[in-house]
Amino acid sequence: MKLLVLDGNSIVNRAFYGIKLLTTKNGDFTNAIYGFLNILLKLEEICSPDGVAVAFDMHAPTFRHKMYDAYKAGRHGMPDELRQQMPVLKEILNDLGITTLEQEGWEADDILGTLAEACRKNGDQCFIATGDRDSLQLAHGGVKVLLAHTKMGQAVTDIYEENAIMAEYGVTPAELIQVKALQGDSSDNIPGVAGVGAKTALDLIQRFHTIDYIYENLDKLDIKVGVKAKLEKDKEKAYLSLDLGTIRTDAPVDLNLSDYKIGEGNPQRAVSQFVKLELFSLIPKFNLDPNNAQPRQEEEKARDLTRLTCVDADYLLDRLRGTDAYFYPNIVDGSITDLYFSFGDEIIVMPSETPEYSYFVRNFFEDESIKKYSYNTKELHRLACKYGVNLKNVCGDLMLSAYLLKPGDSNYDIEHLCVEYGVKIPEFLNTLGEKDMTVSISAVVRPLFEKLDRLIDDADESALLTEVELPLSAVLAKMEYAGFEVDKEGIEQFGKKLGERINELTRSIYDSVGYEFNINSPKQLGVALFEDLHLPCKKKTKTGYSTNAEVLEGLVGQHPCISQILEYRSLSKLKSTYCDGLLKVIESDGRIHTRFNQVETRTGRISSLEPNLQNIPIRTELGREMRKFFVAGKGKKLVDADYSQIELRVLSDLAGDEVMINAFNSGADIHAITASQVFNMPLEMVTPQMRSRAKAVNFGIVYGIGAFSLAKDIGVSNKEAKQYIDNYLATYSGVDSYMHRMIDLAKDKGYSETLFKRKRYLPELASSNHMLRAFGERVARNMPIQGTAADIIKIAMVKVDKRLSDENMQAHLILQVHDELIVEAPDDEAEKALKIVTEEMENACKMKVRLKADGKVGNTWFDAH
DNA sequence: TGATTCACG
DNA sequence: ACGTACGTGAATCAA
Repeated sequence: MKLLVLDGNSIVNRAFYGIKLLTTKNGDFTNAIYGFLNILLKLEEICSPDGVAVAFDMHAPTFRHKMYDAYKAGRHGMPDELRQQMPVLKEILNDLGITTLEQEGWEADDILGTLAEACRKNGDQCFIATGDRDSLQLAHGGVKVLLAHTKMGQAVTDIYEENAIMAEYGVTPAELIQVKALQGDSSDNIPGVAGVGAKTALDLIQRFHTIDYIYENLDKLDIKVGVKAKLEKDKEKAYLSLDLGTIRTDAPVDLNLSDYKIGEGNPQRAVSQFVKLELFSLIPKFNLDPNNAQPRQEEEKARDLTRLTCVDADYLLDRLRGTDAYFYPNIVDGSITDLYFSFGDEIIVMPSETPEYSYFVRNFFEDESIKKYSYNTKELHRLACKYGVNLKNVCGDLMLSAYLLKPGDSNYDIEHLCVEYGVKIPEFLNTLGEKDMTVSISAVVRPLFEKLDRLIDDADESALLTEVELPLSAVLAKMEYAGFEVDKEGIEQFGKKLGERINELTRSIYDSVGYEFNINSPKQLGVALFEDLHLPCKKKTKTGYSTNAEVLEGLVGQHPCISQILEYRSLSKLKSTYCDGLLKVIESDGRIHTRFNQVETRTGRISSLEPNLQNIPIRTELGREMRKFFVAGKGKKLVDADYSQIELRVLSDLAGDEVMINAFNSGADIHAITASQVFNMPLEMVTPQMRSRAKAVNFGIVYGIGAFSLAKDIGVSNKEAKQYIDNYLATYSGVDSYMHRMIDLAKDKGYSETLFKRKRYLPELASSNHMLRAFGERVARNMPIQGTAADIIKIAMVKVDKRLSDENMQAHLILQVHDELIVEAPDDEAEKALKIVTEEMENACKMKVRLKADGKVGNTWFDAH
């Protein structure tokens, strides 16, 4: 028998502090669990045990005060981020069939000692895994200690057996504790003998072996007079220390070692846990089956699938007419293929290869008598665009519901949803008698809806779902399908021009630095600037010197290469990301079809990817040139409208701050008014500098500002920045009290929410970590503002889309950039479209301030914005 | 894969 | 004592 026993608390601490804080997208911490299980796997590999036990302390150590890393770092108790992970880790261990041990009033190492002793007596082998050197005293006979520690930043495990300890210390493992009793250990609250240090203690025990022997023969022994006196004086402390430091071997634990063999556990639950914690890599490492996430009842037999390969489309349509259709669209390589309809136990497939597919899609999608409940409806709407039909009467989308319920999650796969919401995935067979996951998933669509709908209702988010997100998915699909026309030759020429200038810059940078290196490598650049050119380094990153634009700007003038590098940076960004990047994604129709992600951001904004059209340059003159290549199609115009100060307007409404509301309603320049109010002077006296500072404060307030960052941003002293903020909050006292209310509310409810009830959960607010909690508080202030603004423009998009189609216009939305909408319209519709867009944006919802949108018509994005 | 940098609102 | 404004996506380097 070979037994592996882990000191759970010690190892979990190693794991926690050794790995940076990992969380699921939802905010649950997982780093200690992840680290612990990886260490466990490694230990099993090292010693291939027949049985494993993990011992935990029952309470925070008190009497015999073990010091873990956390205490040594001056912190008290176990940090919350770790504490939360402990019960989950224990559950997972049990699910993996591994025995965990804890005993009221006993510490983990006593349990270790007891099991080690039992093994030794039986002649069995025992491996003790811990990070605590005290356990070395247990190495004896067949007992070996696997000591985890950190050597030069690397986690290493050393194996200690009796002989190795003798060789290293010159005493037996058991004698180590005698040494410590004399020497003491302040971090463990072991007093020892005052004035006796490591050297003396080791020497004494090497020669005389035990404290007992030393005290019994103190007179006769060859010990220096001074040391003798000290021993004499602290005799009581020496024995107390011996008692404190001795690991006990009589803990009340199961000594039948075969009981520690790894059991069956509950593999389904283990998989579910790993999925929930997003620790996917651990699933294969523990030889688990990833498809086995759900507890399956043994008696439940796999059901036969009614798979209609020769589908009679009319038959299926007949069955669907006038009903609620629950179906799942299988997506392969980003586009929809087969449709799986669930009728209770029966699943009917509409395969994409059948000739009737297109006939079916047209008739099914357009049939308003069928309520559609599905998954990822934006893709369905895009399919409809492809077939030139409308997908009508969409009543539910699992992905959107799941997003509203947990906007922080990274994965809304149906399998994940099943685990998350406790829905069992039944097993289905396809016509070949094989298990077919896609079919099983489609069977689960309806039960998931039943769960999610209820939760959406509880969260009061039904209106947001059905009046905003669901209709929006159709709008986004049409926008993706439409795409944005670009001037390919224009981009190519621009890129070429940039390339030439980049080459020039590269050469002169090499010249002025004195050698060639990779300017794109922050590491090499850092060495060049701060070591070879000896420029002063003010800021560092985790990995080395910081070389960002802010740092470089501080060095301008100190060396000719600096401004060249800055120019190089901005040009190569323009070329690689915007010229080369965009050229790669122009499709055969000469247009760029971005994809909008409706379920990504925690605040409710949409994001744009492949390519991202929401970050096309505008702030610099050269970058803005890019926008000249985003053009209207032939015979068309671009209509561009953007909200003026939407976030500040939202803030004034949410806070109900009369002063700010009046400022907006006066119609004047808000930053200037802010400046005059905060600096207490007439509007005409406000200088451009004052306005710009007020503007920075306005922005900062929305983000949950601190004086430090404001000071850095506008280049004033910390004290002055604080004064600005104080003045601001005194002027807009409604904003001040609103911000406090938001934090209290979020702490109370555990989430913050927008005007339209969109929620974001903030576990950070309960963290014991200062930084994390402060972050949570900033988010609690920012999310309702950014989120409400996001809700409003979404509503505007739905309304704009509806108006344009109700008026039978060709004009259609093609892009959204958070507070800006772009419509492509035939020349003769442009002015009308402009009116519609600005009108619908301004009237998207009723607020205490008027929403203002400014718009323009042009041939390119550059002109229209 | 993570870190750094930088483009946008 | 701590580190320092919210929300994204893409390119690049280094391990």
